[in-house]
Amino acid sequence: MTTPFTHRNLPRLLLQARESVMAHTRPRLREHALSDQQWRVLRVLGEHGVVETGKVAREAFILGPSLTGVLTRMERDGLIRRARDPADQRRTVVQATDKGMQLVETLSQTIEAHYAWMEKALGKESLAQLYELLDQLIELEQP
Amino acid sequence: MTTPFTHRNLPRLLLQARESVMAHTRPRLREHALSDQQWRVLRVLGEHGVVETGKVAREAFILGPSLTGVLTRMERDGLIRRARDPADQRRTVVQATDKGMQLVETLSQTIEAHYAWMEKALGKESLAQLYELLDQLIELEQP
DNA sequence: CCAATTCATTTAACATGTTAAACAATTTAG
DNA sequence: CTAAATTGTTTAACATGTTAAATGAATTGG
Repeated sequence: MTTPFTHRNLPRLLLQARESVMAHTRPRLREHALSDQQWRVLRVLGEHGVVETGKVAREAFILGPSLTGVLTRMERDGLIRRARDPADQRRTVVQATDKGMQLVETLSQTIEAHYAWMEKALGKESLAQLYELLDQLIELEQP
Repeated sequence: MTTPFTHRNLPRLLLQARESVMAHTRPRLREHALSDQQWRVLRVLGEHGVVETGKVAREAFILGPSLTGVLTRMERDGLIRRARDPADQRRTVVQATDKGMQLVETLSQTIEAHYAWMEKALGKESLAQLYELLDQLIELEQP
């Protein structure tokens, strides 16, 4: 039987590329006992301050039900605080604690250094081109 | 406080791009009650026939312990068969059943059509360039 | 004003991801 | 030839992903 696939495996390639990038960052996260997801949440909180969980979910690309557990553990570990939005009791708002903010400060420097290194290794233009192509791919209408 | 991030979020961008591609394929998989991972396994078996699980794990980009469960459920659902490698009793070899092969045939056509569509929408050269950039990113030595 | 919707989040149930440890079969060193 | 190390896979424990359903709060149509 002939192999029915004539193209590259794009989802796998994207997954592998992501792992390749994270292979650098992950050990730094683990040194501070952070999971990938916890770091994504902290990054959002570092950028936006007090955020409702719906926005955290969108920005950190985590589904609601997963986020519930992630936030529970982050609260347990003293990284964030949760509170009901007084204006709309359905909403929960989140913010980083001092401890959480500290980690954002520290780790963002490590990560920026990584980008600088990637720019040097890959070329600034290539990296920009990669961003551009990924944006295009994301914006494709589903047929 | 100033936002400490000056670059795009590459891991998130890659994750999002992957989701964007899978958004097209996933409904076709679900119609046949396949998870993403089960499809990755079937694809490997369609390409290589009888494969030891170590190779399945590498090719399908699934960690060993996850693969154990995935294969158990695929066997339960009649998609694959497992057997001990007689030459080396440590190894387990896997192959698709007729039912599994049937799915590979059917779904590979859907997926090839999707690639054809992406080539048209994005441009064949852009897609090739994306492959190239992802390959480069993957092959970067970790500093 | 209130019953019916809608909206934001959580719970539930199961599949997968992740790391460390266990286990069994094979290989290697002495 | 055998004790020790190595290899391939699984088990265990916990975190996350995924879909559907439940819960509780706000909005809306009559």
